[in-house]
Amino acid sequence: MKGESAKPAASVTISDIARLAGVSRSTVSRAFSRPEMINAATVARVKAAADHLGYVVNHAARALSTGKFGNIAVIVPDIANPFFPPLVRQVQSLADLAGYAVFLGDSDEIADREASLLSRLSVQVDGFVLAAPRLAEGQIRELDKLRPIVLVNRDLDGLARVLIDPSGGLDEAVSHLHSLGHRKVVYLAGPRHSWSDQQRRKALAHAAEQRGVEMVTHEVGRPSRTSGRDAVGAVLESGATAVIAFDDIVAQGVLAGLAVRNVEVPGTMSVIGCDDTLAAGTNPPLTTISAASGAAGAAAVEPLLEMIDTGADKPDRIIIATHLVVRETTGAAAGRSIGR
Amino acid sequence: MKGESAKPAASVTISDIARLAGVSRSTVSRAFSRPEMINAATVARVKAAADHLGYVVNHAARALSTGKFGNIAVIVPDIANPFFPPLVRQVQSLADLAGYAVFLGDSDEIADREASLLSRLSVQVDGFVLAAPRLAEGQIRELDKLRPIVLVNRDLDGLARVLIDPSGGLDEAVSHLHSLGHRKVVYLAGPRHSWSDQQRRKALAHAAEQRGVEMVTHEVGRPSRTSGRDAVGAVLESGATAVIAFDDIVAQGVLAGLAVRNVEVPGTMSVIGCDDTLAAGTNPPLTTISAASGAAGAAAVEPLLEMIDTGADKPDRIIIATHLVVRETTGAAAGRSIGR
DNA sequence: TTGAAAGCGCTAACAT
DNA sequence: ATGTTAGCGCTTTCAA
Repeated sequence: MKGESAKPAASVTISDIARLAGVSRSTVSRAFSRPEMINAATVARVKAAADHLGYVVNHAARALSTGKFGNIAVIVPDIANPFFPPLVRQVQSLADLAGYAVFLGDSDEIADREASLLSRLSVQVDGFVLAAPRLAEGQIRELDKLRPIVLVNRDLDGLARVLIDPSGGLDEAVSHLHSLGHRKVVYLAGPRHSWSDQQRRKALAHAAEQRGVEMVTHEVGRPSRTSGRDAVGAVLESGATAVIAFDDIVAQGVLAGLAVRNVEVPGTMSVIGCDDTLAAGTNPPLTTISAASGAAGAAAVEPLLEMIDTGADKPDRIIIATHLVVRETTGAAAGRSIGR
Repeated sequence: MKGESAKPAASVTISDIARLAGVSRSTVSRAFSRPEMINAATVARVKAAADHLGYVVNHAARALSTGKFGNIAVIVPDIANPFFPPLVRQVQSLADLAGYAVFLGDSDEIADREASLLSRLSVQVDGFVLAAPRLAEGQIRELDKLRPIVLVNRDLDGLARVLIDPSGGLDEAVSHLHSLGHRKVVYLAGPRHSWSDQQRRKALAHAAEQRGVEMVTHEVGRPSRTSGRDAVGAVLESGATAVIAFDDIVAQGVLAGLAVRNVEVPGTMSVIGCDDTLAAGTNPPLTTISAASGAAGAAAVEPLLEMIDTGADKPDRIIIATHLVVRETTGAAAGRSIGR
């Protein structure tokens, strides 16, 4: 099968089409943007001429007169963090469907780089998806005056934002553990300043109280496999029979640390991660809380395009629910018999 | 510390600066693009006015008169494939340094989507990085006439391309295995049409012959954890004592399958992956061939920007070497004693 | 060294 | 329903 598909066209302009079709440039322009204003036959002729020539609209030029660029940007702190690619992928995919192209900005976790990306991009995009922005609140609000933005996992009053709510999944996790006989579990907490971590602490505290399990939290600092592994000592000493980690990477570290010490999972210790970024790629396959970062991306792009296209109001908060994904790192509490 | 940093500016134009600085628009324009043509004092005054106002050049407008957009695009088949994020990250980072913004296109592995992304973007970028393009050769060559492009892991004569050469790493792998006493190893091959797989088969055949080890290859089809796990039966039956997998994901599947059957790694079976996409995130940590996808990204951007900025000639082929990263899945061949 | 004017490709009043 | 004109923000001859 050869290429019926769109061929990367040379610089064909509206004028070229106009000449070929024997109409004025405005007619050509309208044939694309508001065909219903134009005689159907003319439209047909124009379109024919256009794809005969291999015309591709020059968005940059169009932007100059309309102020609309047909581009959006998605900014992430670190595209190499497995949480973000699914998000970016969804954003790009949906944007593409709607005819938008997408800029990617990677701030490398540093606020100033984020700021400069934003300012550089603000002149060629119609809107932003800001995923877990590191920027100061003031600067974000500043940008918001300029262009529609939707935040992901950052909760700023009055701005459009999609928030992944861990409480559903975490509650299921605690309840799951409880039903397996666990009565003391440790939470390996992430960075205090992180919105996600705060949410998780809160949700966990609440769930633990509800279910009657004792929850002790231990901070690992910057989440990483290493910090997870290093926390194993503390976990073991705590006397807990299960651990819930800030994210899957940390959980993976815990798994590794446990393996080294020959403590069996889930035989002796149960472990649960967060974010479901590793799929079944751990050994044993990790029970985790779905993060749905892809869903968050989709949920962000949709209202963004609405705001851009129709000037729709910002939605308030869009909440993405989570749930527990049970795989193989959770089992009956060690040293207990559970009735069946 | 408050925000000295670039603030996302409103739509300040050159005219605004001209007015404030009491000069003409052309002077302002020149003060940026060719300061040496202009009185130093004037330049200073203009720049002062500019960042007082928070000016940000409008690349779209500039593009209209210069034909240069200040943007590049990087196209990948699947951003969620862990091979690509480091590549994209490097591209974005280096481009940013050079003042370029970057579009991301995800073709979802389908050639036609790739084509439409390319045509959509060709009107607002100065060049392309095409990572592992799925597109037909003809269409790529077509695009190449239009805009500078550099290919990654696709070997088209006469085009700029950076190729990751697996032979170094693979040779080390075979030699490593040989020295551990292995004499028969199976290669779990990926898709036949994949350039990478072809390279790997060739390199492996050569290395095996050199070192005197018997190499049998078994195709797993679409590389995935599942296909890796499913291949374990064949591996075990082959009588080989080691396996080299097409990529880390497949290797991870093998590890999982082996664990299920209680065959010890590396005690009974050694396994080696390719690409180093999982870091130490397997259990046990996987011995693998470095992929350096980040390096490939960097190696691609640099000549691309050269070609764009200075009209430099396309470099021929840029080869990225690989090497073996020994972790914990390789050990002495089962059932043999090796002299020390 | 600086300014005036034209034009990049497109759209949007304003005619007709 | 279609054409004319002006102008988006910038760079770039061409003059001064």
